[in-house]
Amino acid sequence: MGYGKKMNKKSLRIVYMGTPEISASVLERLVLAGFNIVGLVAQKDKPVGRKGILEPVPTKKVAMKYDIPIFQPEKIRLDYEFLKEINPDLIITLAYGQIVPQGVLDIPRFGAINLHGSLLPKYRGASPIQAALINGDKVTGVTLMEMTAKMDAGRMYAKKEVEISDNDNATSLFEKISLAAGDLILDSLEDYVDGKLVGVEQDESLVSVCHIIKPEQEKLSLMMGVKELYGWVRALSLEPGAYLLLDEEKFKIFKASIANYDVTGEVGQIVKADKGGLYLQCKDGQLSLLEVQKQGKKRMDYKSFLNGSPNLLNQLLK
RNA sequence: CGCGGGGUAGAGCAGUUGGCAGCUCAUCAGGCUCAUAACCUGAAGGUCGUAGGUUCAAGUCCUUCCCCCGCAA
Repeated sequence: MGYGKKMNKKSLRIVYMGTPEISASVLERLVLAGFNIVGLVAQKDKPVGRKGILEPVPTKKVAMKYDIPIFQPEKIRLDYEFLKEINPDLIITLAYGQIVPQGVLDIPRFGAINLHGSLLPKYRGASPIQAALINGDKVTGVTLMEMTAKMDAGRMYAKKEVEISDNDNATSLFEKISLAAGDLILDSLEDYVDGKLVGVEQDESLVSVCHIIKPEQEKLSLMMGVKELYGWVRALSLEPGAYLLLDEEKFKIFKASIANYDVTGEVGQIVKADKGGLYLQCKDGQLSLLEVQKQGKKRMDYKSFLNGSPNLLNQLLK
């Protein structure tokens, strides 16, 4: 194994497109593996934190560290002339955050490839990692695929599976997926450029699509069953966090588990609040709340929360 | 000066109109129980975020600064 027998890593001009943390670590691994990253395209910096300080997006930090030229067009759809000047041989994308127009895909002679956080054709779209958690999947993965004008619909070149454990939440699964994405691209890139990866079309009959999660979906609905609630808690944890309302204030649930399928109280009622657990009655079972946070307070385990909230039993969440 | 909540024992909280600093959990010692996330008894553990001011007296009232959290962007 090893790179460089046919392909010359140094001479292959790669433009990397990506924005968040999951993408930043993959970029860094490509750099450290010796690939010639001639440019980063990322979303614009956004104000972060309470004070609204403008902070570089994660991929940008990596690019700055290795002196890679950075491009942050407002709309790649309208503004991609700069890419022609860079004249890349290949574009690699991972969670860039904008739809990339055909005009961009046509620039590099080896085309544009994308790393997608699911086993396609399952979960095309914006939130594949969360979708796997919401649906309670045991396995998900990363797919290396051809970029086409249609979102996540191109030929698939390689996949890598990732197991989802009971302890995983969005934060941990994002890390796993990021790691797997890095492994996958490093394992596949040489073969791709050498034309050894034929790729297979996606089976359109198996396609499913997941949409971007809207802020209002962070408020859990007690219309959902306990399994579904559990999935949403995991999918939204730790950032931004799923919540219900307690005393008209946000009550975030960062970690939970399914306690049982009993119904002993009203939906939304705290039916158990002692050292043995903090149980929320759902319509078809009870959710054990393990890590919570009330608005304005810190995140804490349920025992600590109970210490300071002695009258929680029988209260109603909504 | 975007809006709001908060900093009190290791953790989470209470502290009324200023008047001896408390509760729950954890910890330690002892007891009870076939047993326990149970129960009983006792102990240790605090410059009440910082700096200044008012007062006979400040956790509490006024001012400075620091830090944490929720929202907004």
